[in-house]
Amino acid sequence: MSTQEGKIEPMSLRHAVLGLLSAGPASGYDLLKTFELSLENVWPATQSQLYAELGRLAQEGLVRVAAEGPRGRKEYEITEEGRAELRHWLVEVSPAVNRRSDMLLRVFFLDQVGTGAARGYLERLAERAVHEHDQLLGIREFVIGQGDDALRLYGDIALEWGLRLTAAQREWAEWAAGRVAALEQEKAPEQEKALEQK
Amino acid sequence: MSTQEGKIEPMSLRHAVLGLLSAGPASGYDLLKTFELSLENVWPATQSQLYAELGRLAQEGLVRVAAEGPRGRKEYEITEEGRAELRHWLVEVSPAVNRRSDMLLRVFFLDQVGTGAARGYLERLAERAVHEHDQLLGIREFVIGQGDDALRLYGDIALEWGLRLTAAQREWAEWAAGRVAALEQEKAPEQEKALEQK
DNA sequence: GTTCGACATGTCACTGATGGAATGTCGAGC
DNA sequence: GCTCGACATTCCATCAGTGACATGTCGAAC
Repeated sequence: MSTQEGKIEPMSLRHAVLGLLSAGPASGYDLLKTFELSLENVWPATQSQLYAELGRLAQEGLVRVAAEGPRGRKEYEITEEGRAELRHWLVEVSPAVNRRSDMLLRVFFLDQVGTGAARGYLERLAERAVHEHDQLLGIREFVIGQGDDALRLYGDIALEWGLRLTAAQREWAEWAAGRVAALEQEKAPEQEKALEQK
Repeated sequence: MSTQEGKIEPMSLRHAVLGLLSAGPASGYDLLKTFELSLENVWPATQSQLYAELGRLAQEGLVRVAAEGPRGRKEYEITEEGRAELRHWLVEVSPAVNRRSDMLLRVFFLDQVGTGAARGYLERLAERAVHEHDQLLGIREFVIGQGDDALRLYGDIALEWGLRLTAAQREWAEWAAGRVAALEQEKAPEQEKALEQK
């Protein structure tokens, strides 16, 4: 009777691995390539993390070594328990919100550097958002029409989030830069007065 | 001659601390309260982290113990070196992008749980976004007109980002749920066919 | 005068993530 | 037949972050 365990749960790397394996067996190396290619912008993982996690998952019975190939290759396969855990995580565990934001932390302290530098910071954020947006558009062109109905749909949905996020970031940063510029104007007369005083 | 060091740099906790201290001296306990209150949604920090970081900053000369009070209270003050480091970080170090997203990772694997559960997931995301948006509106009401020109401006800008982000999230999640619903409809006839077959 | 809650700091064990080193095998092309 | 790049795994040091525990002091209210 262990219905009320500690319940900490997050640890999404394992769910990323289970998710990838749910599409078919793969080796650690294969998975690493997938992480580098398609999960790079959602859940990056390093090789050391990945192999360690596969070991743990195997020990807990969520995945199994289905075959061994050349060069010590171990092909992992998701088990029924693994699939169950994946589904459980998807539908029952509420996603962790991503609170930390380096970008926003800086905004809080921008009054330390004066309006000019502050505006510069925000303008660079806007530029970066435009750049990222363009890259995502490029990816969309590239992957258009790949996969079956469901896979294409969810890929589209994820990409659309990126597009909307970068668009919102650009608009916000430009708006914010404008607000700072307004403050700059407002303060300009004061500076002139300070000069006259001298 | 150490002009070309390793340059890893991020480690924003220390810059958060420097930023807070740039507004005036404070103890670890004071800073902890500030982290819990105003930086909670941008850069959360625990007590253990905070005291450790203050110790390190003091050792490196970026902050200094300005006074000691009752109960072993140590009041920290930012030094000129600390201010320089803060400004350097603000204007010269490009902000780290926040790649990991639990929310989005799940989207990639939603095809594992069928359209009903997938739609449910997206609808809950939309609801959550609405809830967070409302909370931010509440905060805006509460802090309205606090602080001087510059402080109010940057606080406003940060809050506006939260509002725009949650609004975008809601719209996206609702749009996505709609797309999934469309796929559901499309598949319904197939299911009927499958039933007839039997 | 005692008690209790807020003030205040310090330390520890653990986990997830990063980056790099070490080691080795296979197969295609020269 | 050799060589080199891709394949493939394992191990390790380090760091940021989390949560819990330990310890103690001050001041207000009873």
